[in-house]
Amino acid sequence: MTSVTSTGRVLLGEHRNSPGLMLALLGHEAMRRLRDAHTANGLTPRQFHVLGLLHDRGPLAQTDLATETDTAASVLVTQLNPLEAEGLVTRTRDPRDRRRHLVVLTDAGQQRLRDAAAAQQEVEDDLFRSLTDTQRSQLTQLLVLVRDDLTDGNEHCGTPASLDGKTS
Amino acid sequence: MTSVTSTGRVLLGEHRNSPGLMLALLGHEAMRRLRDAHTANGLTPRQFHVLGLLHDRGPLAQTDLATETDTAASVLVTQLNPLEAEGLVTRTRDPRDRRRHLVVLTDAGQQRLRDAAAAQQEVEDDLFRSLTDTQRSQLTQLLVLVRDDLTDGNEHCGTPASLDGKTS
DNA sequence: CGAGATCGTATAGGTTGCTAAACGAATGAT
DNA sequence: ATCATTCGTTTAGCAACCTATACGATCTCG
Repeated sequence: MTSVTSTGRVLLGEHRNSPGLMLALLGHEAMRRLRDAHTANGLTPRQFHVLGLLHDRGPLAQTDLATETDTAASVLVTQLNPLEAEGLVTRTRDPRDRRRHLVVLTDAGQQRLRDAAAAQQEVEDDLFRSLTDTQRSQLTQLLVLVRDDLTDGNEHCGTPASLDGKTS
Repeated sequence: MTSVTSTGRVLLGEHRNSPGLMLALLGHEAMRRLRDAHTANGLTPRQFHVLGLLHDRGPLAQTDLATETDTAASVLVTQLNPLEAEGLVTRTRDPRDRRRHLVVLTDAGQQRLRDAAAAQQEVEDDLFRSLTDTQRSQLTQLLVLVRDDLTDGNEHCGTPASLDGKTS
């Protein structure tokens, strides 16, 4: 089971070098630091995610937002309410389907997003300070690959294999 | 600010491609999946981490374990108690310093660790199914770099820059 | 010995994030 | 018109994780 990389510099197979566990643990640390940075701007990491999505993709219905962020609709509402209360987004009924709420990023929201992005940048620079620019780009691209596969894959089909154990 | 990779396939600078946020979000997802897999073996991801550490490093005092896993001593106790109750680890007083508890991985603990590692392997194979073997090794090494820097750096000195905003 | 620090422990409380269930409003099909 | 479905919303409750604090036992140093 234990293998050695072609460079021979890092021993894989040691339990502590499991990529899945490292991803989970480092992600937890990243989430903590991002929260610290974002709370200064009155946001949670999830809310920042939502604002960024609206910026990148334009106005979206809440169902679409829920799908993109992989959160339950009832949870999304609780994230959106403070954003609307602060005037960072607006909810307007879609005239073509009046059940839908079109969520739109306001100018204030764009500004807040810029501020939060700057704070987030500092966190990232600190998190990844041990990486060269090339390595950081590599990491980013690898994470993009994994994320895109998960978001696409999870919506098109179910779990492809395993997973029997459920506690409750 | 927005840059394009040499391959031209992935746009950086889009908010949704921020490596810090992706790390946090993907890490959250990874933690969820690992928990699902490990609860089938009666472990939490943190407990798996502890068992793996004991396997890789041999017997450790709880202070050392707390340092390595970056958890408060009082939290570590609550993770260790069930492990000892199940006979996966033993706590013995260190004769050279009777304040210390030497935590030792038992044979049963090694077996449990093997089982859990197999389950974890399945989760990782699914998580990283979109990556080639080379890419997966790359990702692993990059994560190792980041983790080693954070664990070393956080114990040697404080936060090197930024970080003023504290809520409380 | 006595003061102070360290190690392990117990507990109380808070935060984050999630699930589940129920509901009103609007749509669409028959 | 009626029924099923979808969208957004509300609320209650749960699980994981962390912090802070206090305590007993033990070591170290003067």
